[in-house]
Amino acid sequence: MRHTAQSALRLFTNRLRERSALDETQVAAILALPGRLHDYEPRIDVVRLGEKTDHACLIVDGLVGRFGQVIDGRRQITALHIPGDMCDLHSVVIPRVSWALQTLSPSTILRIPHRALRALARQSPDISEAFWRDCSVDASVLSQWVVNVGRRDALQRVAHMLCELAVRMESVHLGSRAGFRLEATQAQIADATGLTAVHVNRIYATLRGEGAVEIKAREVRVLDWDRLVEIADFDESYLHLERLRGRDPGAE
Amino acid sequence: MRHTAQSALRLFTNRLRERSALDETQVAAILALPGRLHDYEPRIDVVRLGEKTDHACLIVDGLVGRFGQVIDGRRQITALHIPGDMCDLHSVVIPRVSWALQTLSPSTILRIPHRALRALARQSPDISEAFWRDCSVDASVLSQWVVNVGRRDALQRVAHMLCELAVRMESVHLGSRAGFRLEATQAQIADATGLTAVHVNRIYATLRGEGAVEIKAREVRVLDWDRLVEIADFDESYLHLERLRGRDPGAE
DNA sequence: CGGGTCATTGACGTATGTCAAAGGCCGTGG
DNA sequence: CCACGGCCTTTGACATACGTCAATGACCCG
Repeated sequence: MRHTAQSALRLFTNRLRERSALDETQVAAILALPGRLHDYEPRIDVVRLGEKTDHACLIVDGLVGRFGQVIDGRRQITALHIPGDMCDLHSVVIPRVSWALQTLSPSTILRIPHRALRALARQSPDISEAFWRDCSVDASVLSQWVVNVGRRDALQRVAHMLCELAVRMESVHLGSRAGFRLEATQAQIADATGLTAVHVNRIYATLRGEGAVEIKAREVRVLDWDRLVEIADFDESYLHLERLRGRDPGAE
Repeated sequence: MRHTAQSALRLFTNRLRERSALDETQVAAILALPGRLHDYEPRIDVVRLGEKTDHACLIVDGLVGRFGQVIDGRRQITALHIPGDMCDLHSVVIPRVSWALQTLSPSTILRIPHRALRALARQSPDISEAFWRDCSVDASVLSQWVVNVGRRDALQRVAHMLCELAVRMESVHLGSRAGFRLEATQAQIADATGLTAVHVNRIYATLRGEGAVEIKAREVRVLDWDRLVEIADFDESYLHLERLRGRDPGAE
């Protein structure tokens, strides 16, 4: 799909409105944000480690990872970002970053100047709160990742990652919990789960053996969602995706 | 030290002003927040898992952990909070929490109604931004924990945790990187690092053997900070504690 | 003095890592 | 259209860091 800056921003307003009540004017203000679209090959650093940025990255298409650094060259992915995610919205308030952003698959990204985002936040308390909430959801996911990597065994970890991605992909209508495209190699899943590529491969085999999922090429097919959830000990509430019903979530 | 609500809030404004420029009026507005002080024994749930809260918790004294849940009873601490931390400030925008808050040592906490915090944020863009930034720093620490637990071995993990706590305790003038009180048992450090109590014990022994630290009773004495940092592969930039010098950090 | 929590230590088990080789898949260029 | 090279996946044999279990000792408080 060919994107314009505006259609890209629409993905972002959709994401925000999953959790925050925004009216027409506010949505329009966000859609009017300036930004430039960029296409990237896989394995390109979009933001380099330790850089000071002056723009935020809205993922429009593809899969992007946030990488932490360890001295000996091993890498840890601390977040996976799918279309609709403004993956470094927090850099608006902390411009010097302590991570790197790298494309995992061919991706297109809309770069939006901090200045514009910040101005918008300062001018509307509702938008400001929506941004704050979006960053807090990101943190909630990070907490869950700490639990995942810290206290679950390899099988649970990988299953949990698949569950999370399924639900998130479903929420942006790129597949469903019955199946979705997974543009990540086994080595990349390993970097996200704190495992090795070899072990991820064996876990995939186990999951197939359980009859829970089929993973072929870049496609995940979930054969038994309940089983997968059970294996993963997955509880999606941390994603905070319950649909708003016109109520004000801050006051919920 | 006996605290009043106001002296407790002073800890929080100090913390905010480490990273955000706030003027006198704004500080005064925060100091005027309502709130009630509570004392807790160790191992008390201050906020229960899955609860919907209507207040945020400012740690005034003691040590508090944020716990993630795993089905089989094993626990993972996803964040450690020291005095000055408003450990669930993000609950203002996400009131239904997906974690539990438990005291690790005798603690005193100021409970502040969401309503008041939210009103303040909506009325001042600077304060709103300071809150947003504070939550983003929290997320930055979480990222680092994912890296720690995902890609560092036990020795590095524990050393990293000690480095982080040393720097944070120093930043609130409760000790320094030469030594500080550590009100956590080995089992609790294990829950924070994704290890077992037995193994933490052995790692403590190794660190002592390296001549890097002495850990006695509830007291950590750092004998060789550079060595500890080297072992841990520690880079404190993720804590975002560089002092402001009157400049606006958003525009840095 | 006695009971509880915490720290320490040893013997042993195991999940996961490491190393290495082979096979599948796919795009590129001859 | 085939051959080649590159990346990814798969598999096996083996190594090891960390977990588990269990016992003992230290410390603290009632």
